[in-house]
Amino acid sequence: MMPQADFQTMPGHLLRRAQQLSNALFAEECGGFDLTAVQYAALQALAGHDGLDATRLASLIAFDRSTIGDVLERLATKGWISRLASPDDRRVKLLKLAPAGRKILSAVARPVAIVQQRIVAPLDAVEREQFMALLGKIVAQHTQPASNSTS
Amino acid sequence: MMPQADFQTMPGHLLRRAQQLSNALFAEECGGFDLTAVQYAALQALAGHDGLDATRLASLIAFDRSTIGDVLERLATKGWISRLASPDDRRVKLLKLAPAGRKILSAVARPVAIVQQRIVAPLDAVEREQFMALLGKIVAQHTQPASNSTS
DNA sequence: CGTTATTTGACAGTATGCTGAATATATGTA
DNA sequence: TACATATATTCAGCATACTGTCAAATAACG
Repeated sequence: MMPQADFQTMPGHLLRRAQQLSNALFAEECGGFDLTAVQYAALQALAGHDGLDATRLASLIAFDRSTIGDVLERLATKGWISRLASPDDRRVKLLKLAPAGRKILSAVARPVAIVQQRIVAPLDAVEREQFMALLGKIVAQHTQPASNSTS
Repeated sequence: MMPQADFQTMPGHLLRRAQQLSNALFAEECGGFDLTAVQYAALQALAGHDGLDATRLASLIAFDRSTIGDVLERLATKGWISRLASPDDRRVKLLKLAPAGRKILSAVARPVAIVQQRIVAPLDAVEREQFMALLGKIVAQHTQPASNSTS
């Protein structure tokens, strides 16, 4: 008896819920800028690495390569980035943050910070520290599967 | 200097990555069953609440009301659930887990459990306990915003 | 130099996830 | 009963996500 498959307490379900909440908070705080969390990540990454190509940008922020194309398309349509063919390698298109994109980034800096605070607001300072460390550890370990001998 | 907007350590980004990893692990362990994590959640919920309607199912597993329709459509196509018009209220369609759906659920029980283990595998027993408690607290608090006076 | 392998971006197909509108049905009230 | 309101489902539209495929360009190799 008793369905031990209580998915309400499963890591997978809770992570999906947490991400859902995170996106909702982002939309609530930054929705007025016509900007999604994904688009913000792309812009922010470009701000620090101007002249990146799509493939490298994707791996930098852990985006699917097929997905990044559509995201960049929308960013380009809004005039926030520019895509110029590279003179060295005619396959790649170098991405650059446009002035409008830079403006948006600074405009949403505070709202984005608020979102991050609100996500972990249910936790006190100590818990927050713990949670971020553990979450970071999970992501890091799965990203760099250095010692995967047993599996 | 130093771009404090290091989104690699932001809760939002890490949660997105964690969910991404969770889904990838689910696909790796259960992909052979032609079943997604979302579809599993729906089936599992129906297993415990046979005769539920779509709206209540959605709120039970925190799905968007519009999204659940497509999911149920695919589950019905695969013959895993049945949708019968309610005699009491002709607007609602009562959902029932079909025998094939029940079979799938038991077939993926072990793979799903493995996925849950693998997600938090980078943590030791103590950390795992902490992490799940904190994650659960975040989700619970945001779900039931009882005392939101300060924000 | 030429064949092969790899890389890059584009595209098709499928599956969430959300907003908002449309439709049908119920319910409560005047 | 007539009307306003509330609810259940569906649908259109947009934005991720991922798999697989393709063509063009480049790199690697013999």
